[in-house]
Amino acid sequence: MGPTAVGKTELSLCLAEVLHCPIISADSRQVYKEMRIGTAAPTEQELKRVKHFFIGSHSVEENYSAGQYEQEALSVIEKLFEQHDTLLLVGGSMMYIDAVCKGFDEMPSIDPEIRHQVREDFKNKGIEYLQEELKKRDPDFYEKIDLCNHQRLMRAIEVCRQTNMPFSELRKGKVAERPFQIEKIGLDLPRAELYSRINKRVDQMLEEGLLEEAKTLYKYKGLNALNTVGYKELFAYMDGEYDFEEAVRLIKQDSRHYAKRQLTWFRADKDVRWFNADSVKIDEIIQCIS
RNA sequence: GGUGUGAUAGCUCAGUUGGUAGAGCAAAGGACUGAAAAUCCUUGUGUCCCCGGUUCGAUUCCUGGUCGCACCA
Repeated sequence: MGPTAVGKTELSLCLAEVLHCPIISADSRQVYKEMRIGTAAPTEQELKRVKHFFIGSHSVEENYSAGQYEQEALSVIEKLFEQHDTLLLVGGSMMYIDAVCKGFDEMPSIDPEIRHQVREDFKNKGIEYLQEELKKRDPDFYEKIDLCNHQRLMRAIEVCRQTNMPFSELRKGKVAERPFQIEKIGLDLPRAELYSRINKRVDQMLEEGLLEEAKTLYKYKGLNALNTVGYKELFAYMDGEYDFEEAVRLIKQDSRHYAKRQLTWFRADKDVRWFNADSVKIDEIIQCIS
């Protein structure tokens, strides 16, 4: 794991070749087959070097989620362990990594009608309405949650409405037992270096045709999959909200912010062993996992 | 060269009727259980351009300088 643009892909390919094992991607945007350039997905050539899972495996038109990923990834992993002693899980999507390593508590799937209604209530009645409802349905969670975060508020409420139970009763925070051992390897770089790599990679994406890719995906811009750094800024540019230069500046800035959030999340995980992405040797990592 | 005008946080600027200053953005830190590349929270000491002067006290007023901008030659 590691922040965006730190160099996970290249290192993971080398590792996989040495270990003779496939790679399971833990990337919430590289799963979409329509988004290749803006997500810095492994290229055709790279995919030939090592067998990958969850790269371009789904369409942006599906309503994919971390919960679904947990189920699918676990079943892929189980199959692969029949033939391999070691597998590599590689990615930067914090919750996808935790989905595999820690799992989610058992939650019912939400009736689309209920989900839709919660969002309508937020839109029409405002965040205060949701806050009041949560206070009644789940006073414990109401105390804990950041009440300004409408997304998490809506999630809690949709679960409450679906089950007629407090959300916090289902959300136990229990770490799942997995039938395999996990070693966590983190890659990092000094901040200035990381940011300059991010900036350079954005320029590179644009050279590779990110704008053209975004144009072909414009019709999907309302979908969650396209609410993504690198695309949302270009959609706004196409809508005339600002000029191209500004869009590029924002893509770089939003990517930096994203990297920062990733690091905040990863740092909190005390099981991660950290390495400098520039100077780490394959052997050092092999040692960690053997 | 002359006249006018400006110089305050990394950037753009506000402000102090004289008691050493605050917004936006940037940046930093944090939260996170099925949208997570999402969503949300917290954080503002800086030679107030420089040298003098007036004053108990100057970033604020005054003289001079430096640099920027505009206009005139």
